[in-house]
Amino acid sequence: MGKQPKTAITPTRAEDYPQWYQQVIKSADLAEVSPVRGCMVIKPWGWSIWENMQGVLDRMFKDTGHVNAYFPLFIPMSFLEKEAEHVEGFAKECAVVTHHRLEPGPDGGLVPAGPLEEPLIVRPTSETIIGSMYAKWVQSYRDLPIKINQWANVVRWEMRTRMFLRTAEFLWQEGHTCHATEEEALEETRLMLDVYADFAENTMAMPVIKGEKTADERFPGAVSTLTIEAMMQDRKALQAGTSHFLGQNFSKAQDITYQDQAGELQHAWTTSWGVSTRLVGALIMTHSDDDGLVIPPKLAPSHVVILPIYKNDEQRSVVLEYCDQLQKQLKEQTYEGEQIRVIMDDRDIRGGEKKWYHVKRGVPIRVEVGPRDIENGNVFMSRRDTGESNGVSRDEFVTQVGTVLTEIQSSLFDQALKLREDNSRTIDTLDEFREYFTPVDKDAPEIHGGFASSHFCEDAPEVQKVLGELKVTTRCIPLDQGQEPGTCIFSGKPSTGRAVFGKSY
RNA sequence: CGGGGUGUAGCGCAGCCUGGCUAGCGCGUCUGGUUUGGGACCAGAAGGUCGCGAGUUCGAAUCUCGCCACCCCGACCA
Repeated sequence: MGKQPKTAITPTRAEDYPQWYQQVIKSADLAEVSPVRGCMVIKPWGWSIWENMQGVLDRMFKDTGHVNAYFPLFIPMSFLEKEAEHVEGFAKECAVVTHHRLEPGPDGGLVPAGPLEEPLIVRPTSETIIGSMYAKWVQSYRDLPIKINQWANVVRWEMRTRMFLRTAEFLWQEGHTCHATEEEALEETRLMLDVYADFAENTMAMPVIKGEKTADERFPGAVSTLTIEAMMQDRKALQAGTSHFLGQNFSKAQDITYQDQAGELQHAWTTSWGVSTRLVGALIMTHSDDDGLVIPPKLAPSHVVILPIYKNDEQRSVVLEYCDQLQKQLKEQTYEGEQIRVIMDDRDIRGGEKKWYHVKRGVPIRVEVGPRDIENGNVFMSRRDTGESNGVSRDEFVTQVGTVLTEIQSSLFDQALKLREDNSRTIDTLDEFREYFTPVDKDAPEIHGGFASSHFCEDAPEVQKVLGELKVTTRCIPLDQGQEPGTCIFSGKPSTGRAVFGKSY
């Protein structure tokens, strides 16, 4: 055996964060680039994480009174044109379908034929097509509210793509609701933000800041956009979910009207909210380490992997039998009200290789079982998050496995929260702000301060200038912290509150 | 779309500047053997349109031009 690398992933996070990210995805077999530019293939292990996310979110949506439905992939181009800001926001990145047939071309290939009368766009989001249906469905105040969610793919022709974080096609859910009053729609917007924050923190073990976007970061066509912002391990911010209060902008553009109790015709109030497969990227960048992926137990496709260890056929049958029993016992245990997910890896490959395979894929708990363990009634357990491993009695392990998973889940959250807290600062002078966001090392520009909480005023031109220079953006105006008046650090003008600033994805 | 980089075996890379015989290396794979609480060791083997297309040349992985893809930085965004 040659010299061992210290870490399973090269380069390490400190050496080259973007490369590390790519390597984690590859090593954990989450996804691959596809033959189609900007699009990715999500492989079974990665898909399974997304599936688990969907499962939890879907339950949460239903618990808050939403139902699922499905609307078309294609949207008539004219629909997009109805809401002015919406057009401006999305027109640049739309894929357009102009033909409905292919015919043999002169060079033996195929050429598009049968031009469409009206081009179709591939949905970049579905406000317009869903709104057009809502306009038909809504007549009376008795028809409201409508609270529909759809799980779908969308296409945004991005210039620059990154696995999971930004791909031309991505998967998401989009909730679209329609209400009789402004208050109710605002409440919905806020409620769904809470659902997202709850999901991020309690399921993904990823702490987030809930806040409102400034005007320039707002969803095209929205009156206000609420967001959850998370800090990745390179201290950059990632927008992890958004909830939009659309006011009457879309209902006016699309004529979604109802008769109120007085018989008056009113425009409805709408919201929309979504999270995407980007969350898988967020998960990777929040928890993974230099040995590969780390998955919080609540989302892990497998909670426990059993690795049988044996030397010969005689031991093999004994060990496999024992592991089989162990697996059955473990499956009788529960975690978060569900059966523990256990896999046994009895592939005929060497133990070390097998171990690292599962380390890189982020299985929360590994159990190695060999003849000696069996003799002593033990198992050898390792935790993926801390790397600690020790022999414990089989019975103890079986009864404690749920508890250990709970510990891992909360320890991952604590660790992520600590990273954010250690890299967040309240800043009250422009000099300190500049210093904070100027990279220590020009060749590793990702090493910078983190989050800054500072007073600012939205309309001052100085703000954009400084932010542009430093490549910093306003992440959000936090909702949960009390806002006190102060002085804008950029312009010196009076400010009504602080915003969180950071470099972002 | 602008700047930079990369593209050579499944993966990671060397070779390119200063063109030259059958294009190498590490890991992995296959076969045989030795091992066995651990990403093993020895021997042998398989595996390559050197991203694609033109050009220069007696000869191109190597030089020139064009194109494509990916990565990083920017503009834009979930």
